[in-house]
Amino acid sequence: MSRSPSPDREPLREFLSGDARELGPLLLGAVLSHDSREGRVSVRLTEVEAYLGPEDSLHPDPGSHTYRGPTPRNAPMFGPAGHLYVYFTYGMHHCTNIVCGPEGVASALLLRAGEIVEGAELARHRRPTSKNPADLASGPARLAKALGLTTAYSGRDALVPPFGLTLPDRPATQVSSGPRVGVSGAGGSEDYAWRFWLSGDPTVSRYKAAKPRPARQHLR
DNA sequence: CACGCGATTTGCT
DNA sequence: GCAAATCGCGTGT
Repeated sequence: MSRSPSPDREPLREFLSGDARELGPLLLGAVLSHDSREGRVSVRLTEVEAYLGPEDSLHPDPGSHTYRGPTPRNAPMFGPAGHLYVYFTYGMHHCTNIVCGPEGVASALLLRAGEIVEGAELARHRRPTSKNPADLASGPARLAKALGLTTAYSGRDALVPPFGLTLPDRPATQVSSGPRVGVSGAGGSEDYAWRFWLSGDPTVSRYKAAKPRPARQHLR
């Protein structure tokens, strides 16, 4: 019997078991793939946003879905790193997270934008309203749509087929950071500059990208 | 059990 | 520049 070679994913999973705020910049440039019956779409991540759980009392995160503890919906965020947390919002949109932190700790990165590097045709089919290729995944709900992700995939392991995650050869050097988008209250303030994006990348979501500032300016 | 709102996108003004 | 579309979840009665 031929045994299909399966890559050792545990080093990557352990890497992802770190703090989402530190992993955010390091995941920029990583490629997430999803194979479906329709074909394969791969996205190179250009914008992510960190969310924490109730464990971190130093940084209460009322903007996080896990702020009030585990629920059936947010359960994957408390699970092992490298899994997906997909949620439904505004009655019509899906958004995708990659779970970070050790099991039991609700840390995750919301995938806010990316560049389609494989399966652009299928991505266009899933997002017919997008005319510009750079807009295929320039927003969290757009990215989820382009990858064909719904809540049905929440909790699935992003490191195992039909998914796949590959880190960039080298960490990105030109990274910007800023306040999170759509989060009200303290969690959205300047003190929580947990949104990271590749500086000047055309696929970064338009919403607040107009006023980019170097990550440096946020370090006191 | 009823109510209010959101980690958004799109299209029209 | 702004409002509509639409429903699961958390909160409060």
